[in-house]
Amino acid sequence: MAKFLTKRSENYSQWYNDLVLKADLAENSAVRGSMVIKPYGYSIWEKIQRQLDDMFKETGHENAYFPLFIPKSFFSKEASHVEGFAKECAVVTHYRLKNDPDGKGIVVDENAKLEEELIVRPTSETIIWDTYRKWIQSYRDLPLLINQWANVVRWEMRTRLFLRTAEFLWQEGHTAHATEQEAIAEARTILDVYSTFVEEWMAIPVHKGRKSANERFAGALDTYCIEALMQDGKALQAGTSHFLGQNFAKAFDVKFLSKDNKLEYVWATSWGVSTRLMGALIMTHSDDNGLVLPPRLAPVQVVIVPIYRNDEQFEAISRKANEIVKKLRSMGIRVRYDNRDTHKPGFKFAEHEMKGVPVRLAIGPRDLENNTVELARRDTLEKEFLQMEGLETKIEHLLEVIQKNLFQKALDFREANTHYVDTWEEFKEVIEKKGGFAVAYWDGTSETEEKIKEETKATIRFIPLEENTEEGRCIYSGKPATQKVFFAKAY
RNA sequence: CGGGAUGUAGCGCAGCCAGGCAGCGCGCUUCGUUCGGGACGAAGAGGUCGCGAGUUCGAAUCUCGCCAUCCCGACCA
Repeated sequence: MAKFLTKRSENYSQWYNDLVLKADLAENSAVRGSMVIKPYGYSIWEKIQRQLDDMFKETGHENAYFPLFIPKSFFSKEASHVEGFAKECAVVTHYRLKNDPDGKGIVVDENAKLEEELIVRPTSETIIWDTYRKWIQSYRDLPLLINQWANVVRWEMRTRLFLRTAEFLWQEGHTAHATEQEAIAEARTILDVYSTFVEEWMAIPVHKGRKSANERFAGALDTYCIEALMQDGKALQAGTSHFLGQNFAKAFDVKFLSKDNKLEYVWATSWGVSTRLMGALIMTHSDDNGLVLPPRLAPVQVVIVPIYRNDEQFEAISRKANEIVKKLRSMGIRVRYDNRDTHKPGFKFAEHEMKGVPVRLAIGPRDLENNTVELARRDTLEKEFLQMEGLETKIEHLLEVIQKNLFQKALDFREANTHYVDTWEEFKEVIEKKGGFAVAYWDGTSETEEKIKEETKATIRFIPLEENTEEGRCIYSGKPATQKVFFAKAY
C-alpha cells in the first residue's frame, strides 16, 4: 500500500481515485470501464442493499428477477426510450465460439449468428413491461409492485470507479397502477424512501426535486430525483424515481378491465439507485486521511488495536480486548479485534483510518495499569483516554453522535455552498469560481437551459417540489419566470 | 469518435536522445532486533523491456506496422 493520498486541495479527482484504491474498495479490471468491487467495498454495498431492501418490503414491494438479455425488437417499441439508450448498448450477436482455423486461439463462429440480436440490459423497462402484459388483466391484479437487484450495462465513453462504470449494480423498481394519481404517489413514496435512507443511513443531505425535460429519463413523463452536493462543489444525482404515465403500457399493450368494466392502459413508475451511491458516500464525508464512514454503514464500527512488547502483555491485553468485543457484540455493535501479529500498531492505525472505521480503541500496557483505553474518532480525528468502566455505553452513544455529526457537517457545507443569485454575473461567478448550487429563476424553456449549459457547463439539477409563489425574471433570458431552480455542475 | 500521452519486476518509475551484463524505490520472502502513529538491519526471490517485422556482429534503445491503456473533449446514473 502506498503511503500517501493525494490531497483534495491539490487534485480532487486524483484524491478520489487514490482513495477508492487505497481504502480497498474497488479497482479497475481487465475489462475496460468495468470495475472489481473488492470485499471491503462490497460489504458497504451489502449494507446499503440490506437496508433499502427492508424499506422496499415495508412499503409493499416484492423482489423478482428478469433476464439480462433483451430482444432488440423490444427496445424499439418505446420511441424516446430507444433514443435515450441506443448509443450505449452492448449487443449480443452470436452464441458460439470455435477454434481459429489458422490455429490462433478462438474466434466467433459465424455460423452461430442469432436470428434476433440481444441487448444487454441498460435498464429493464422493456422486458418487464412485455412480461407485465401477461400478468395484468384486471384491476384486481393492481397495483403490481416489483423490485429487482441486478447488474446493468451502459457502454460509457469515460468511466470512473463507482461514479460511472460500464457495468454497475443497482436496484430497479417497476410498478403498475390503475390510476395516474396512484402511480404519481408511488413515485413520490419511493423518493421519500430514497431520501430517508440516504440522509439517515448514509448521512448525506439531499434535495428532493423534479428533473427538467432535458434531464428527464428516456420514456418518463416526470422524473423525480434526490440530489446531493459533493465536497468539490459538484452535484451528484443519488437516485431517481420516474412517473412513466402510460407510455410503456401503450408500447407493450398492457391493459386491464376497470371496476366499471372499461379496458384501460395501466399507469407505471420505475425507480433506481446504484453503486454510484458508493461514490456519493466517499465524496461527501472522506478527508485527506482516507475514507470516513457513517457508523450505520461501516462494516466495522469499532476496531481494537493492541500495543505490546511481549507475549505476556499481548495475552493480558487480548483478555481485556475480548471482553470488550463480547460486550459490544451483544449490543449489536460491529467490532473487530485487530490482533494481527504481522503488522505494527502505527501501520494498523493508518490502515483503519484509510478504511474509515468510525471508532478506534488502542490498548497498551499503560492502559492495563490505569484501567483505561485510548479512543480515537475517525470523523474529528480526536483522541482521548477513557476509563474502562462504562466504555461500551459510551461507544454506543458515540456512534450515534458520529452519525449525526457527519450529516450535520455535510449539511453545513451544502448550506454554505448554496447561493441565491439574481443576476447573470452573479450566476457565472458562482458556477465558475465558487462552485456549489446557484439558485435562480428560470423561464422554463429547454432552449435557455441548453444555452446556460453551453456557456457555463452548469445544468438544472432539480426543480424544487414546492410551488414557488413569487414571480421573477429568468436569470438568462430576462423573461418572466415562476420557477426558482437549482443549477450546478454535475457528475 | 476528435486532441494529447504512455506501455520496462506485483505497484510506481529510470534507462532510449548517443545500440554493448536489465536497474531504482515501494511491496514480497527469510532471520534478528522492534512494537503508544505507516520500524530498522542483513540476506534473498521476482523480467517475453506491449506484440510483430526490419536494420545491425549485437536492439529496451534505431525504423515500420499493429495492439492496449490513460488523460482532455462530445455522451451519461
